[in-house]
Amino acid sequence: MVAESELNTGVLLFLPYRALENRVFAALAESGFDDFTPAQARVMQRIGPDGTRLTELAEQAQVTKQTAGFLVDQLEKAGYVRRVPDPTDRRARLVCLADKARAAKETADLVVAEVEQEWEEHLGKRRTKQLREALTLLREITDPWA
Amino acid sequence: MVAESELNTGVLLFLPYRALENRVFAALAESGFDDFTPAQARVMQRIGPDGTRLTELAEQAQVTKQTAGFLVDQLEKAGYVRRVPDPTDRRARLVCLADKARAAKETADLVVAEVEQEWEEHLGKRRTKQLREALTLLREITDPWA
DNA sequence: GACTTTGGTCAGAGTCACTGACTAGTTTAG
DNA sequence: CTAAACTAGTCAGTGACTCTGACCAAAGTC
Repeated sequence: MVAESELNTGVLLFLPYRALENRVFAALAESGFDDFTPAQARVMQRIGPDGTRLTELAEQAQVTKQTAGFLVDQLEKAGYVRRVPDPTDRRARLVCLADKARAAKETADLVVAEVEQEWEEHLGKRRTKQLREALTLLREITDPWA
Repeated sequence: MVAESELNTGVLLFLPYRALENRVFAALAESGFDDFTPAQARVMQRIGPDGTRLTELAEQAQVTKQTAGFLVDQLEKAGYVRRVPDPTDRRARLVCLADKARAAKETADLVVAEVEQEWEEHLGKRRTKQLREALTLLREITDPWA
């Protein structure tokens, strides 16, 4: 009914993003990682290798400190993260990934690679490269934490 | 800390999408359309010019009928949509856009065009074309309603 | 040492989304 | 043509997500 090219770029970006996310969650659930939610995952993704402060997670995930705290609480209960004192600031604590989270991340990374492979097969090598190039460039003006 | 190119394509897709969405919502709110939520907007977006059935909206927005019904209720109360009987099926009703929604859509479209213009300025004409081309192609394997 | 900023929590409320169970028209098989 | 199967939509209940506002404690500033 609507011509393909009429869709705005936002929708065009969102469609494959959601497809990828759905695939990853399905695979994770199949591997037994079914005890966390998308919202929790979005926070977990942002945790750096040396741990990250709650406030920083909140900013990057674009939620309030309270929300981030709530999600981290649940992740902690489920055994995906630990909170350790920040040696440089006694007010703060660092949220760190636990082994369980690293295992889940491995599974997720595998699926992402798989889907990216499928996309490349569909688009061809040249267009895939162009796509990533354009998106990376776009990040400069759309990602506050670039 | 992390090299740009290390980011997976999913994140790369999501970043500009969210940037665009944020811009649109900010502009809408500024124009007085601050009485609906992102979830409601996602449903409203899917309503066709001649109205669309609730069940169809639910499928396309990837939520249950109940959720879609809830969101449409709120949109109806806020005056964005009307429900009219479906002449071809007495069980069904068509959810139609009201004038208020059309006005909001106009504002939104303007902002989308503006942002797309900015993106094109940053990327250049060639890369923009390549981006849209790749995304449109990708839609074939990622959009169930393509 | 008082003042401001920053990291984080607690309490309460509203929104979003789901499952399950149900009513009421529509379509289909015998 | 009637019973069974399907489809459109609603109601009730629950859990998940997110927000605002108030607050405490440690750092940093003057």
